[in-house]
Amino acid sequence: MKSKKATIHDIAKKLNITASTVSRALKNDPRISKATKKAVTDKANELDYQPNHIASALRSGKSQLIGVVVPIIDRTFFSAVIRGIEEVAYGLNYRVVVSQSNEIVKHEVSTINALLNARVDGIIASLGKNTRDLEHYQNVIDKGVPLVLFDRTTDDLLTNQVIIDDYLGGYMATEHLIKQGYRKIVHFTTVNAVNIYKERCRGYRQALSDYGIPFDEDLVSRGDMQLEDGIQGITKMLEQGIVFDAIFSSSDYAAAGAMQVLKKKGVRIPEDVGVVGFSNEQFTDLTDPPLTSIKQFPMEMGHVAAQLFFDALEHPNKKPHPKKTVLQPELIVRASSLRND
Amino acid sequence: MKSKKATIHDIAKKLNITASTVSRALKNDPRISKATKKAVTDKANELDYQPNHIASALRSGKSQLIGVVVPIIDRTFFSAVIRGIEEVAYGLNYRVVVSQSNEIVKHEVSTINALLNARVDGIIASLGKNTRDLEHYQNVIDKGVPLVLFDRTTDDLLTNQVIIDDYLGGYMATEHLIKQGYRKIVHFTTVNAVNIYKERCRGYRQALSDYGIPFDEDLVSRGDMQLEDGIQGITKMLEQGIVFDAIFSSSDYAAAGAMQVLKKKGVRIPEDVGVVGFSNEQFTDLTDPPLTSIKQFPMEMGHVAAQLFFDALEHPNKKPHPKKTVLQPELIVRASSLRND
DNA sequence: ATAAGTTGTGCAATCGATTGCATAAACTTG
DNA sequence: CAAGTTTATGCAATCGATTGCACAACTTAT
Repeated sequence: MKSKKATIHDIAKKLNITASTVSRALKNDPRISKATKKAVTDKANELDYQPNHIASALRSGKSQLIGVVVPIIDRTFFSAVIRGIEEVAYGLNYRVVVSQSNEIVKHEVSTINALLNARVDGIIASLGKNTRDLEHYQNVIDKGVPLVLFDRTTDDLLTNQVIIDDYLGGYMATEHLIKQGYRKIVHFTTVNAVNIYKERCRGYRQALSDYGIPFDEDLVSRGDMQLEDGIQGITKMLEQGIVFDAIFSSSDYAAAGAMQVLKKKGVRIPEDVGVVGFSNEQFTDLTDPPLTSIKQFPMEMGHVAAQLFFDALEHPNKKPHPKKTVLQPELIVRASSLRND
Repeated sequence: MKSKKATIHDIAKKLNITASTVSRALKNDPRISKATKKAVTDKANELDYQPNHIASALRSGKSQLIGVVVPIIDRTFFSAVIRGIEEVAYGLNYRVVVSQSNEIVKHEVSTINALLNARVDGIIASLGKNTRDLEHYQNVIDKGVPLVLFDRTTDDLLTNQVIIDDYLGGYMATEHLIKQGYRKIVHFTTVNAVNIYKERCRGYRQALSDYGIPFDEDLVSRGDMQLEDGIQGITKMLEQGIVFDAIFSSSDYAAAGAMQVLKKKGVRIPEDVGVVGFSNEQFTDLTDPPLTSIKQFPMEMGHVAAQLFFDALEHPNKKPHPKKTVLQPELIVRASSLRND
């Protein structure tokens, strides 16, 4: 069973024609006669011919690979985006190579370089939390390799982007709480200045302002957005005696952490405190009470990112205004913020 | 800024030597003099030479790619395994191509073929739920491409495997419930005959037997192990008036679903009913009460899988007894099963 | 019937790195 | 010092597909 793989030369030999003709026949080149094409494809099937992508990659300079770089793979959000990218890519006979930076800048740099090295045809990436220096991405652009950024992006690179309207998400979350009658709304956000969190915060402030509620810096807690940060953030507020009646957390994890603390203290959710998270993680259905959150449509984001990538691939040297696609988030109301007043 | 990439020929030309010498110098071939090696590496740095993997893949027949096939990427378990594989692979200068079958047999088949087609050096895979026919995997083996199966495996293929001791996991979970004083233990398992669920069930039955508790088929609920299946499974039992005081679910999701129903009915957890899940998903900390579960060490599983892969790579034609590595799971006790009696 | 165009294939170079074999130069050794 | 070794490098083919150019065989137009 270990027959060598058939090549176009094998096909050519059997048919007494040359490899070039076979190659053209398989690519449906108009210069080849119908009869020859049929003979070639028949013989190809007979020999179970599988084109060697590596050879054609070498010759054509195209690897049919897209490199995808994400901070971390085991978040519903990122893996769903990847799935979205894959769906589009596979349909166009491209493969996807996924790498994680694990939020470590050094990894991000080396992984980007490794991908360039592997001659991927382009890169789709989301920035790490701590990424300040963008040289490695600039390098990608300079080499003429198509680059698409999604979600955690930056405007400091002239390249295509897909983002969620995080501002709107923050606004919707906050407005929802206000309409439910909450007034003193805590906000969990990050210490670092990642675009998405800044935008969510901006939405929060705008909603407050629109409803005539003064912004209070004391109500803002800054952390790393993990479960633990939510626990500590809310604990500190309680200790400091800060009065609040709701939480809008830019992360579902931190929101869940805060809920745990509050419940342990006997604070009722949503009666005493309403809670809204962000991202609509899988577990938002499973907390008690279920957590209201902002849904982001990550699959669609993947689709769009891949689409932008293929667009860029088709117009290599043409670098007009990079496109920025903004997707709309959606508020998913669950019990954690539903006060029956 | 768009200078062509340097090749070994460029280096050779500049140094008045041939490409073969450059190639050997870079690979640290002992036949090349130290002086030449230094000159070559210096010049390589100067020109920012990056080896073209595609060219060497073509020549050597090695793509430096590992294909990984998983049923679904956005499960903590699978993404952690992938991360484990990546860690090992990257250290050895291999890249990982991840594909999802989405539990669809047709996708699994086509993705396997696509990977073979892309000339990956080997495949690491976990079977889809509904995969019965193993021809596509047999095909991989027949072509002499190293294959490692993990978690959802089969003994019908002569190839390396890494699995968790699911039997032990099932046993530990059940024994724990028994020791907490629960006697009538419901078990959630699958309809299909995937190895891991069968083993967990076997552990469940053995533990019952060891503690002198008769096995009762009425207490077994078979479904697809999603949240919804847990909801329906337990609802049906309640309707049928089946008496139980604990649940061991082979899936955290189904366990969470059951908890939701029980709480809504006013059943107290863990006082009235104890619950144990399986997989230690991220959300197990977040349910109310937190869910006791079986931890699987997926990163380590990834490490081992990659290790087995590289072993197989080094001994190509040598096919002795395929190795089967079994990892130990761990019981993580949380409030859902802690009855203070 | 001859010039001009069309059609279908073949030839050979190319992508970049690798490698078996050959060979020149330098070095040993009896 | 001749013969054998070792050392360092070059030559040229190879991996498999692609592609610009050439060209033979026909067809059409004048």
